[in-house]
Amino acid sequence: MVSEALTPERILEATEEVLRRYGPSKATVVDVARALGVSHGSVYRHFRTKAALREAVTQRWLDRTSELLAPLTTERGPAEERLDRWLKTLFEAKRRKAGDDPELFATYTVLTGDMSAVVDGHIDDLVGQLARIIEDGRREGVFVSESIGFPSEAARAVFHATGRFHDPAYAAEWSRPGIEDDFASVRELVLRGLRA
Amino acid sequence: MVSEALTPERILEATEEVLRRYGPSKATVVDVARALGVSHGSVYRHFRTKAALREAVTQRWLDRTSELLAPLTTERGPAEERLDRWLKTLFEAKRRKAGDDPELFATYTVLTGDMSAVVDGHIDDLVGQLARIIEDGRREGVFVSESIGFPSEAARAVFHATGRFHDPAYAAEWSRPGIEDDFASVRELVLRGLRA
DNA sequence: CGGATGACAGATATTGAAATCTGTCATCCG
DNA sequence: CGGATGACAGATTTCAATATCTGTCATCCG
Repeated sequence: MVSEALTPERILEATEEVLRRYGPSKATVVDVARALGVSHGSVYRHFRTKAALREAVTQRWLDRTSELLAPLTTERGPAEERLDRWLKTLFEAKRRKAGDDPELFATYTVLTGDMSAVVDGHIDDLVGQLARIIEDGRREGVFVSESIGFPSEAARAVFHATGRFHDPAYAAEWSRPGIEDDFASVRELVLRGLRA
Repeated sequence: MVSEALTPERILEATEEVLRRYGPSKATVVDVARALGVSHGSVYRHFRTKAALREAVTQRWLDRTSELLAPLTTERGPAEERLDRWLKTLFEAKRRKAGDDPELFATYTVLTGDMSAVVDGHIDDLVGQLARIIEDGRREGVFVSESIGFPSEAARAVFHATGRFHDPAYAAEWSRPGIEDDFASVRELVLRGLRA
């Protein structure tokens, strides 16, 4: 055979490339097939619909962020510091994605807008990571244990309170001057709120 | 004369009505003039451009919220309680607007998207109100005075941390179950963060 | 036989000609 | 004379015809 076997992974790679080039409204399944040198029928063998293909490629994109952050939840060290670093790393990763490849970032922002289920799952992942760090902090005694419910509730609160610094809806603000100070203030406020 | 004199206020009233009916993309200056029974040239006597008309009507809409909240900043009583009430009142007002007249709310959400200057001014208004309450709290000794800078910085942090519960970008989430609990968690986190 | 193909029907998007809108201004009216 | 009008030019939007795309499936090929 002249090329590698047609796998879901290769299709997703090509899909991302086509999305980057044409954007979410003009990228078609035919384009993806053309990029791979196959007929569009072959793509439909691996993904039932165009929507399923888009979901898979979006999932993959979101998972890359989860995987980047996962190590920070199992590290040793003071929970407070790890939480702060987790938040900074998330913001830095998002901002880099938005800044380095604005077309692709805008594309995925549009795609996620049509996929609340995928996004909710991703948020659950991230909130779960936060909850683990907060739980460590409670065990260490540095984070409060009454007053704010389960770690998962506190984690949701932290995630929502810092939304401005990771939610794509705010991407335009991430390059404004003063955003670093704003982020530092919110982190300070949130960490103070968690402290015992 | 068969009708009242043509004033900016009457034009803004008609503009809002036309926006409600036709939405931001289809509402035209001609429609506004028609609603008032005048020629569109007369509208241009009071507003230099369509953009200026839209800015004015949006400003008016945002100001209604500022005016609703202003009384809470001058009331007497514990600052902590007033801050909590201010946040709840803001959320309740936004949610009511979004729920009672979704068309108009969606319309204004689109309009504000093209008017960062007007929006920034509105945010400055609201942050200023928050700063006044926080300053009262510091004077009372219930809010922390070091560690988070000026009241205006703390106020910005509080405003951003609660964005999910007043930013129109999140309007779709305001009717989800559990939003009340999420809001209560974030308020608790933020208030704990401010406490001395 | 398992996987790839491309013709096809119905749904969606593109295009360019016609209609409407924005903003100006000479003219009109009370 | 101050304010309202509507004709007008250029910009923008609409609409319907045309082209492309999605998803299926009978057929083909190694």
